[in-house]
Amino acid sequence: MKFRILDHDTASAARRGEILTDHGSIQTPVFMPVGTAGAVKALHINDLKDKLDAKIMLGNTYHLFLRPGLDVLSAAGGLHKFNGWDRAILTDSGGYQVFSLAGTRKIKEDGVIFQSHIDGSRHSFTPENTVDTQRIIGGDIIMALDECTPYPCDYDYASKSLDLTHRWLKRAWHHFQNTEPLYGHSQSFFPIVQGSVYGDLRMKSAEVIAETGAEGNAIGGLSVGEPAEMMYEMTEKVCAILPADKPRYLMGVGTPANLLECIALGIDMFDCVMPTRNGRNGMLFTSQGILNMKNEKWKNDHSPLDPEGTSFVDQAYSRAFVRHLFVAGEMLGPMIATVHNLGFYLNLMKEVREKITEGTFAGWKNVMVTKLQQRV
RNA sequence: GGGGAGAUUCCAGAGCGGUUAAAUGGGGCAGACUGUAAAUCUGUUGGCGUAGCCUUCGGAGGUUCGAAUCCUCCUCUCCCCA
Repeated sequence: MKFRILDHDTASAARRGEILTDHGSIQTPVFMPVGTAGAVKALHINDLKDKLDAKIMLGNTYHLFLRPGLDVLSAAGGLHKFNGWDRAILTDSGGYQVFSLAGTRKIKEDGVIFQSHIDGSRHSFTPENTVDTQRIIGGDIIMALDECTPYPCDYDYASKSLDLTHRWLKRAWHHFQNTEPLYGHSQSFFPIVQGSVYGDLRMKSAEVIAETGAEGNAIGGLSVGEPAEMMYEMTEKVCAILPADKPRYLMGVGTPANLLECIALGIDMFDCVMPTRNGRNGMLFTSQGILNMKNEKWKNDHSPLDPEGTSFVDQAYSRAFVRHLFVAGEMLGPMIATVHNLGFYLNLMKEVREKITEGTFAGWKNVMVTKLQQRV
């Protein structure tokens, strides 16, 4: 993987860059659609590629490990061959599941013992075996196993958890450097900053992560329920320490406004289930703001889904029709919403890149943040 | 023509003397969702001046301190036999 910065914004820490992987180049800032189980829900892989022109998608180690399992992925020759996506893939380590499946897991020094949400079977994730698993899945970028702490989280717990995440990182990094990719393309390893909402812990973590010398760095444990201002504050502190010549990836963020604010702080990469999940549940992010497609007010609104939208569904379908699909429980509704929302996010990132190159990003961002948060 | 069953809040359908503005499901309306246990979950759904009051369980009477619940008649549905 190679990263180079092409332009800097004049009035913020935003930058435009390019990541080169063996599965193509990625313009940053980038939003990466989440395809947990190897597929973006309600979306064809071909639409993700040809219609939306996404350059990278996510997969999840925990989910793919449980289903279809490593034997199948290995026999397929990795996830790229298995799902037919020939562009870049980033896999999460399962660290988020340490957080989201809190009821069915146990954290130990060695790693995490999980109970499968599918059949209750017990499995153990360690810093080492999650690297191995991600070698088998074959993502272009793979993540360190971390503990994503909840919010709120007391200082003592956050501090101890952070130390564990750092010890895990040391082991994972060592293992990563002593193992090889399996399918002929290179893989990059990203460590993850933790530290909850405590500035000193975040800064300490950022230093540890920066020292690792990985090709890119991630920030985790944010957007788990804390106020947005707190998230921005932590992001800003961390970005000041993480190396400027490497991509910074803010995990699990966020709303369109979140993205713009964090880009201004120096973030290059994002992923989030929001455009896909909320889309399936009827929430559309549009150039006019946020709208709930299920609301009665769209019943007879026969205007385009998003008059300023750039994806193919935006002019092709009316709000009235899409509302009808949601109300009737037709699966085409979630499918259209998914295309629209991802199209909106991806196009927003394209605009961001143009504004950074023009040097007008910061001012434009402030106008957009207000606009995009409005309820339509 | 004979015999039987039943009419409940938008719908279906409980309730069978007070704890019932009335279970439950559906539908409607609204909300939530941030490294996906999610095509999911939650709230709400007679009216109003909402710690209270008013109107409501086919219609009209009646019994009772009190009726969606018991009695009488009426109207209308459905099923079986001829």
